[in-house]
Amino acid sequence: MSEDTEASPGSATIARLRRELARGTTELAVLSVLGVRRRYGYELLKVLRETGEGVLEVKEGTLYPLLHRLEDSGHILATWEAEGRARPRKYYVMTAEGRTYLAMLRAEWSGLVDGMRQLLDTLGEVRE
Amino acid sequence: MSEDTEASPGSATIARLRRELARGTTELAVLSVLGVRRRYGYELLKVLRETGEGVLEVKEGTLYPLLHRLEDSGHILATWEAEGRARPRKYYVMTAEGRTYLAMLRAEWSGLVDGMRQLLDTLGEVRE
DNA sequence: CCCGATACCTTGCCATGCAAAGTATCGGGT
DNA sequence: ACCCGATACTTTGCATGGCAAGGTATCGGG
Repeated sequence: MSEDTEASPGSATIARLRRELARGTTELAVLSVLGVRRRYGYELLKVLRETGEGVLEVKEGTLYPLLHRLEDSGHILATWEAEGRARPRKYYVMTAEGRTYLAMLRAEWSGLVDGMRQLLDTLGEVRE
Repeated sequence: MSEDTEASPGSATIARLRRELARGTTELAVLSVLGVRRRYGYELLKVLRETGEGVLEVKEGTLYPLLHRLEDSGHILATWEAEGRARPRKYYVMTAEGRTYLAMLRAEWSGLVDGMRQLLDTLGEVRE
């Protein structure tokens, strides 16, 4: 866990780099997971961290506000549930609008990926 | 005074969606193009719009500040050139640091793409 | 003479990510 | 008994990039 402090100012520390690249991606990831079945926040946190080879290091400060936004916009629905005597959990399920939105997100994502691949491939050939 | 204002609250207008997803991507695209050979700003604008099936709708207000940032951080170098009597152009070339940085960016990007694919594929199987 | 294309620049707002810090409970180790 | 880490959710405040919008300036056509 020895994380050096990377003093140099211009250094993006990779972290910023990754952050900016992955921007917006979390929303797609969360909705995709919820698309399969309902989950509660903390569970999502773990699922997302374990899947995709840890590329998506979702933070609490990112996930919870995101869930609230998705709820406000009607893409997901929340319900508190207290199973047994454990900490009450807030379960989220997708709405019909959420599924439509997810489909759009997926389309946008694959479009972006394709576009970038074309761009990078074309440049790789260095033709012209 | 047009009162359209897109009343519906949740409507992301696709544009915002695309914007957030593509965040950070522009930097990779720009550096990739400059990695092949030098270009001037306005030229980059056109190249980026024509390549990748127009997925990357780079705006002036995005490109120019980005170029300045990349210059400030030493990833690219700028030189004004007045060919003939035309508008003077600001040409950009990559530096050694820029190439190293580009390699990192490329790695991050493909890592993200792979991770997302795995995540989406896994969910597609709905196993468990 | 006006307009569109070329070519560059800047201000100001918006949205997201997240470090950090807070609340509260449960179970295990010492 | 007590502390600590894990569970579970929340919030404030800063940083950053995208970009609409508005500028400057020149050149060539209609």
